[in-house]
Amino acid sequence: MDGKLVLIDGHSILNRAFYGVPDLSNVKGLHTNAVYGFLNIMFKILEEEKPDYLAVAFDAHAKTFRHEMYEAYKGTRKPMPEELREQVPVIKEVLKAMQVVIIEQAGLEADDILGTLAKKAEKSGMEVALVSGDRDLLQIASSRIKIRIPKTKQGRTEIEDYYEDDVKAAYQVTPTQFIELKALMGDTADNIPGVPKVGEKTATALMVEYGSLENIYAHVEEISKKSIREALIENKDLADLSKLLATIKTDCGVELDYEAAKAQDYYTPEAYALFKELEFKQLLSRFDKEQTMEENPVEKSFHNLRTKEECLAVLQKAQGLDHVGILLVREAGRLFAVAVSLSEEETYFYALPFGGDGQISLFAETSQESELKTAILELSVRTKLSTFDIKRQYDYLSLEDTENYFDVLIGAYLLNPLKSDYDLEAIASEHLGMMIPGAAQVLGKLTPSQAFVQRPKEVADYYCYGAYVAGRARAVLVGKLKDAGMDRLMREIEMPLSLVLYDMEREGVAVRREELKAYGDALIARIEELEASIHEQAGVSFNIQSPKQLGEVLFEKMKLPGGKKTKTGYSTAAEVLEKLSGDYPIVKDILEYRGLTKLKSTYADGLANYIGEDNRIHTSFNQTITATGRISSTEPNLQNIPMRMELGRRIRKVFVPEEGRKFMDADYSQIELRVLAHMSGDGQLIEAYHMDQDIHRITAAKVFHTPFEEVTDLQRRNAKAVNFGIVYGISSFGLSQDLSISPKEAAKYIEQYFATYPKVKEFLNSLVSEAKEKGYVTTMFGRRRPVPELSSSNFMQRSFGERVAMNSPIQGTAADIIKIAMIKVWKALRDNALRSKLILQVHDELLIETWKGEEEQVRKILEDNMKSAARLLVTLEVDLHTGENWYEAK
DNA sequence: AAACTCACG
DNA sequence: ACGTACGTGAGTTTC
Repeated sequence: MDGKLVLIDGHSILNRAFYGVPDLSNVKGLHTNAVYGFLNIMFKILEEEKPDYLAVAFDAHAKTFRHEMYEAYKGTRKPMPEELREQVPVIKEVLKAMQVVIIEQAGLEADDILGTLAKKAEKSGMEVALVSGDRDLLQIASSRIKIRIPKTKQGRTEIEDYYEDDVKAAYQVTPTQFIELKALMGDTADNIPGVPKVGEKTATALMVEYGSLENIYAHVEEISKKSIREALIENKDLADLSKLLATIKTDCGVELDYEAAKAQDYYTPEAYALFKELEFKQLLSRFDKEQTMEENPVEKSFHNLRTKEECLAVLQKAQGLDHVGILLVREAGRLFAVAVSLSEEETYFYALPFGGDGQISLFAETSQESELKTAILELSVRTKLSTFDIKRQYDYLSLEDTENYFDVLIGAYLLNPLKSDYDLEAIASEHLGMMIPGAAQVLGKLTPSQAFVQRPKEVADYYCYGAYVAGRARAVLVGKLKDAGMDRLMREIEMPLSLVLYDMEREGVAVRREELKAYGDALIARIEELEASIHEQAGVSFNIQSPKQLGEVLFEKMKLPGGKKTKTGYSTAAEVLEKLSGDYPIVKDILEYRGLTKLKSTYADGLANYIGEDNRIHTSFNQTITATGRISSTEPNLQNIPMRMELGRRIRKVFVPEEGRKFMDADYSQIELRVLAHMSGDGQLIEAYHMDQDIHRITAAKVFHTPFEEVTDLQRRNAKAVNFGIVYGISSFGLSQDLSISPKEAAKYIEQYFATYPKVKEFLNSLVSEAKEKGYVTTMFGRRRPVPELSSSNFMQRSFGERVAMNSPIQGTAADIIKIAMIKVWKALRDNALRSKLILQVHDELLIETWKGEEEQVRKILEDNMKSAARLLVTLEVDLHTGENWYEAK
C-alpha cells in the first residue's frame, strides 16, 4: 500500500488553538476560538501535504492506564477550562460534518492510537505526517514518519517538522532514545516526574554518553557529579516509572478504516451550515463559489485602487460624506497605504508606490505622498473620521480639535478596561460579531510593504477590513458608551487627551548622554567592590542576581534565619533581607549591590538605549492599558524614574530643558486623599483639609486623641500609613505588614480611623455593595471598572475584589482629574501662542519645558488649570517648582 | 514564557 | 481557614 497519511492529535491541537487564538464567541455565547484555530491549522496542513488519507484521534473519556499511574503518583491533573471543554464536542461535530474520520477508543490515549497507526502505515509502505502540539510524539519519528508541531508565533502558525534526523539534530538523540531522555528530565506538562536535579542539559549529556537508561545505571558509579549520581541512584524507581509514562504504545490494536479516511471534498453543505452557525465568516470563503456568493458581501465591497488619481477621487468623495472609517498605514516613518471605508458597501485600499523588493525607501517623501497627505488633511477637517489607534495617525490629521475624531481602540478600552489587547480583530468580534483576518496571520513578521508584495489581495483586504470595522464600530461603540454613561468621558476627556499625548510623545525630553554615561560608570567601581566582598564573605563565587543561587547561599550554606517563602524556593526580596541586614554585613552588601545594579541596568544603561538623534527620549504614553484609567509609559517607562533614594534620584539631573529653557514641575498634593474626602463627603476629613495643615498630623491628632502640637513622629507615620491603606482598600493584614505590627493592632488603628471619619467607612462600604450589585464601580466622571472577582467563590479573590472596588473609584477619579488638567493646560499653552510644552505626566505630576520669558504665564496656567480641573468639596493644591533639570524642579 | 525583584505614583 | 495592601513596566534568571 502506498500514499500519504495525515494523522492529527485532536486534543493536543485543540488545546494549542485554544491558548493561541484570542477569545471568540458566536451570538449564542458559545466559545469558538479553539475550534477556529484547530480548523486553520488543519486546512494549512491539508494544503501543504495534500494527503491521500486523513484521520483525527481523540482521547476517550475513560481514564487510561498511564493517567492512573500518574494520578497515583501525584494528585490529579489540572482541569480543562470550561471555555475549552465546551468546544470539544463542537470540533467533533464539525469534523463529522466534514466527513473526517475520528478515532477514539476507551482506554487508549490519543498518543497510543497515533503511534500505532503511524507505525502500521509506515510498515505497509506509506508516508505519514503526524500533527501534534506534543513533543512526546517525537519518539515515533522515522525517515518516513514526519512529526509536525504547529507553533503560534505572534499569532501566525508556523509548523516545525521532525523526521528522525531532525530529532537527532535538535536533541542529539534518536527518537527511541528520546523516550529515555524525557524519562530523565521529566516534563511537567505531560505529567512525567523525571529524576530530580536532572534537567535538559544533564539528561542530554547522559544519553549522549551512555546511549540508554539501562547503560546509564550500569555505569552510574562513573558519573562524576555527586549530586546527579546520588539523585539517579536514589530515584531509580522514578526513572523507570517515568520511562513507562513517556513511552507511547505502537501495538495497541487499533485499525484505520482507509476507505473512510480517504481524502475527499471536506467542504460539505453540512460543514457550511455549521461554519455559519459558528460565525467563521473567513472560513466560509473556502467553500464553493455558489455557496458563498450571497454570504460574503463584505469582501465584495473591497476595492484595491491602482492609481493615485483613483485614490484622490475616493478621498474627494469621502469629503462629501458625514463620516468614514479610515486607516493610515505607516512604515519606516512614511505613509505606506490608505484604507477608507465610505459605507458598508464601499471600502478602498491604496498602497503608494515603493521599492520593488517590498522595502519602503527612506529618502525624502514623494510628491505622491505629500499630495495624499494634503487630501487626507483636508478630509480630516471636513468629515468625521473613525479610526483605530488615532495617536499613531495624528501625523496625517488636522490637529485643530478632536471633535471630528473617534478612536475605536479607546472606545473599546473604556467599555472594558480589563482586556489585555484591543486589536481590530477583537473589536470586530466583540462589537460587530464578525470574524476578520488577524494581523499576525496576514503580516506575520513582515512589514506591511513586504507582505503586500507577497500577497497583495490578502493585505489589501486586511486593511479594508480595518477601515470597515473602524467605520462600522463607531456607531455601535457610541451607543454602548452612551448606555454606560461614558459618552462625555470619551468625547471630552479621552479623545482630546489622545492629541495631548501625541504631542508630548513627539516633543520628548532632552537627556544628557555623557552625564548618563558618567553616572553609570561611577556605579561600576562600587558594584565590583561589593561583588568581590560578597563572594568572599560567602566563601563561594555565585551569581548574586540569581534569587535561586542567592537563596541557597544565604539560607542553606550560611544558614541564616528566615526560611522559605515562595513556591520555588527562598524569598530574597528586600523586605526579607532588610530584617537580616543589621546582623549580617553580607546582607547589607547584597542590598546595596541590588540597588546599584538596578540603577545601572534599568536606568543608566536602559535609558541610554532610547536617546534619539535629537538627544531626546520619546516615551510612549499608553492610554488603553490600566484598569483604573491611569496612563502608562513604555519604551522607556518615564513614570518610574528613581525619586525616593538620593543616589537614584540623581538620575533626574540628566533630564534637562534645552538651552535657554527651564523645567517647571507641578504636582497635586495628596490628590487621592482629597478625592476620598470629596466622594465620601466626610465632614471631619473635609474639615481637616480646610485647616490647611499637614493632613497626616491632623489625622494622627484626631485618631489618637492627641493635641495637634503633641503628635509624635511615630503617631504621624502610623496615621500616614493608614491614610494610604484606606486608599488601597484597607485590610488589617496589609496595614500590619506595612507598619510591622500585629494584624490586631492594625485592626485597632483602622477602627479608630473609621470612628474619626465615619462617612469614609460608609462610603467604602457603599462602593463594595455597589460593585456587588452592578458588577462594576465608577469614577466621578463615569469611568467604569468591572470587578468580576467579587463573585468568585475563592476568599482571596473576593477580598481582592473588595479592595479593588474601594481603590478604583479613588485612583480613577484622580486619573480623570489630571487628564482634564492636562487638556486644559495644553490648550491654554496653545491658545496663548506659548512655545512652552507639556512633556511628561507622572500620575499626579506634570512637567513642562518652559521657554524664556514665558515662565510666569506658564506658572499661572499650570496652577489655575490644575486647581480648577475639578470642583471638589476640598481644594486641589498644587506644588510647583522650577529648575535646570528634573532633579531641581521636583 | 514565567518567576522574581524593584523602580515609581 | 484561606494569605493580601492599589496601579504600573523593565531587567534578569530559570525552566
